[in-house]
Amino acid sequence: MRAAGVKAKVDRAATVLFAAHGIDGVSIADIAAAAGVSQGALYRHYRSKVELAANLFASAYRRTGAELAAISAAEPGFAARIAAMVAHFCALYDRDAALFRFMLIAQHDLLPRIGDDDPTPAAAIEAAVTDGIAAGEIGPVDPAIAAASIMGVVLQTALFHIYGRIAGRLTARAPALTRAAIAAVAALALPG
Amino acid sequence: MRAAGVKAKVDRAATVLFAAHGIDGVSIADIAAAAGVSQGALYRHYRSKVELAANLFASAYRRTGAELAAISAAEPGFAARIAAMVAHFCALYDRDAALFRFMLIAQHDLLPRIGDDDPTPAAAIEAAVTDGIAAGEIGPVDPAIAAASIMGVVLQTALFHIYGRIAGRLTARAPALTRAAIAAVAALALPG
Amino acid sequence: MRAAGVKAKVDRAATVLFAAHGIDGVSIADIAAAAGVSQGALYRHYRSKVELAANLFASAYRRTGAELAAISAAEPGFAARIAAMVAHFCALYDRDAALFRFMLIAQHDLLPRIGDDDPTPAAAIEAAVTDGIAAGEIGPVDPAIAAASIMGVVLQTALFHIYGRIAGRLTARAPALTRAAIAAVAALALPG
Amino acid sequence: MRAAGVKAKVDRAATVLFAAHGIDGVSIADIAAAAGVSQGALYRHYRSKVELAANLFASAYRRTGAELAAISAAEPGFAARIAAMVAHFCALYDRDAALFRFMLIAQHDLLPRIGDDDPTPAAAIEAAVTDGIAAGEIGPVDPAIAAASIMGVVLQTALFHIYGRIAGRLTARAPALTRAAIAAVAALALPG
DNA sequence: AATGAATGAGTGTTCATTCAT
DNA sequence: GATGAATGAACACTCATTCAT
Repeated sequence: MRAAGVKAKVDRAATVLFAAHGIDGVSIADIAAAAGVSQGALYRHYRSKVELAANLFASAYRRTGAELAAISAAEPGFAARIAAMVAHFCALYDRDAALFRFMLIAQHDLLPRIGDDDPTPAAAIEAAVTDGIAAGEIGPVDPAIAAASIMGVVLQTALFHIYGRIAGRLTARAPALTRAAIAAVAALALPG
Repeated sequence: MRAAGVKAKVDRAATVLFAAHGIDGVSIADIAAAAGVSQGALYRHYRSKVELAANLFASAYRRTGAELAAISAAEPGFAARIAAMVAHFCALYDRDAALFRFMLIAQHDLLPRIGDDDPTPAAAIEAAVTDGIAAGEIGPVDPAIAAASIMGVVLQTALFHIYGRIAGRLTARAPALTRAAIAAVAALALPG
Repeated sequence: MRAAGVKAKVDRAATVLFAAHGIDGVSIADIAAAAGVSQGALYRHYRSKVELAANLFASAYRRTGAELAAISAAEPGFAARIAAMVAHFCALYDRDAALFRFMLIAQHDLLPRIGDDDPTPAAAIEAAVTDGIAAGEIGPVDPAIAAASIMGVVLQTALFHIYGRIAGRLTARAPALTRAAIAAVAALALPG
Repeated sequence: MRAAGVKAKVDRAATVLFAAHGIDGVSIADIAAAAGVSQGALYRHYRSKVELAANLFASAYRRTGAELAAISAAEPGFAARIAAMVAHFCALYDRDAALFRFMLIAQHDLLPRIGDDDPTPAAAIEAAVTDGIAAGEIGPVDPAIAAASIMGVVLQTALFHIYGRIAGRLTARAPALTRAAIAAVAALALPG
């Protein structure tokens, strides 16, 4: 059963190549060669290159969103939730930087294709903020701005790591990033 | 229509189109048509499409970095500097969202081409952090992480605006973002 | 029409077109159309137009050189060798004037790409001259000049045929051209 | 009067460049730059690139043909005429190898444009052969074949010089080449 | 089911020629 | 008269997609 792992091999090869060269910088021939399958075989799993990239992105994005939502729901309060989600982001990056980079790159093209009711990372974080406000743990603040600040602290740090401005495992930075994220939200809630 | 600022029209059209569709999503024909110029004329100013994109990016990136450095130098202390720089980012976005978006998108491809001694936004912010530490205004903190947090708060907010999660002028958010950025840095400096 | 000898059809069409209009006077579209093949299919066999022309030339040139060397080696003495090689040149021209013309035209561009240790027509003729000198069949003479004279007699006659100054099959002229070539070499060897 | 030498400079630059890279390998921009004139100025003297190349070729070709005819007419007999013409070829090559190479290269494209009643080198040589036959200096022979042999001996030697198989001034080879050319014609006239 | 040769529209780029200045 | 920026029709080449085997 040679075809057993075709899709998995294609997905992995495509993710790595997309992360390294961008979606348009990678040809179907490149992916097929890297995956060790024929070009035609690829079309048995995806109808087009765009669909491949979009599926890869949506799958990773939704999975990350769902994981964050689950992790958040398992924690008792706002601070614990942010800590858990920041730690999860860092672990994701450390475990699979290519996938992380792919998500950061591909969002510019593919984020519009994600449905509004899909579980996105931003939605998970926004929900934690909204809950925190309702619980009186943080002051009144625009949940979207708060979510942006939290994500920004983590993702820009990941970007700096990708660009070589920062070294070492991100997980080691998770506590500090958590403090920064929480402090940012608290400051946002102060009267301007 | 001769001698009517071909380069300026090309630069503008390319920036807008690159911001909207990505560099690879825009053809020379698209740019020439949008600029109201022949395709060949474009090659009198840039030797290739890559050079066009790279010049556009490097120019905008360096200019922004230099502006931030100048703005920062004109302010007395850390907090004032961050406030001024955050406000500048917001003003840039409000004035020319396409250019801002182009810079965010293109960095994945083109940042590696920027020389290390060029004035980058990240370097300007890092310098302010370093100065703040030296002046005792903020505790000891990895300047790169601090710069990432500051930029992350602002840039992710801009991204949320681009993606429609946030509305209104960013400039109105500048004070809140400034508070968030400064608080994030302060929190980073706390003992873990 | 798949798998129907694409390479052979491309080679033939390219040779004929190159011979008629020069390499730069023929586009990939011309070749593909004449071969009854898509433009893209051509690139499965050659990586570029230059490689197509160079391969065609090198292949024909080396084959001719090897044939001449073999023919020469099979003959007992200098005169017989020259006769056999001249006859071979004439037969080549009569059999495939386009290929012959292609070689004459393309040498200006492509001869520099032929390796020094490749079997060239000139080398085969020079070798026969060198052997003839060693055997005492002809007087001392610069082998390169002698080879030039021999080739000149034959190739310029072929050119005159191409330009319409001469008609009829060259093979019929082979004995006369052989006499001329041998006499030229003998005269070269006389004291100046 | 800056325009004084424009045409001369263009002609010279074009000849050298055409000889080195072939007609299609040289752009109008190349020629204008090498000649130190503007591209537009070039079109005041020639209506197109093709006309430039054709005029250059026709002019050089006709001049050479006329010179050969005059030189031949000044000599008393067949042998002296061939000697004079061969010496002239060698002198031309030694004096201006670029022009010579240009003629050899360009003939493939441009010879068909030369009128039949123009004074060509081939015609001058053929006339000398015809006269020699009429005068009984050489036996009956196809004048075109004889002319081809004479030209072949000289031109192929020049080609070998261009390709580096022969070194030194061709003029020093003129006596030997003359002997070879005359002997070749004599041998052609022998019964086959 | 899998292959990979073939397709053909599309790309970036060049360049002979024109013409406003 | 001279300039060189602008034009636009080519060109060589790429690549997502199809389909005969």
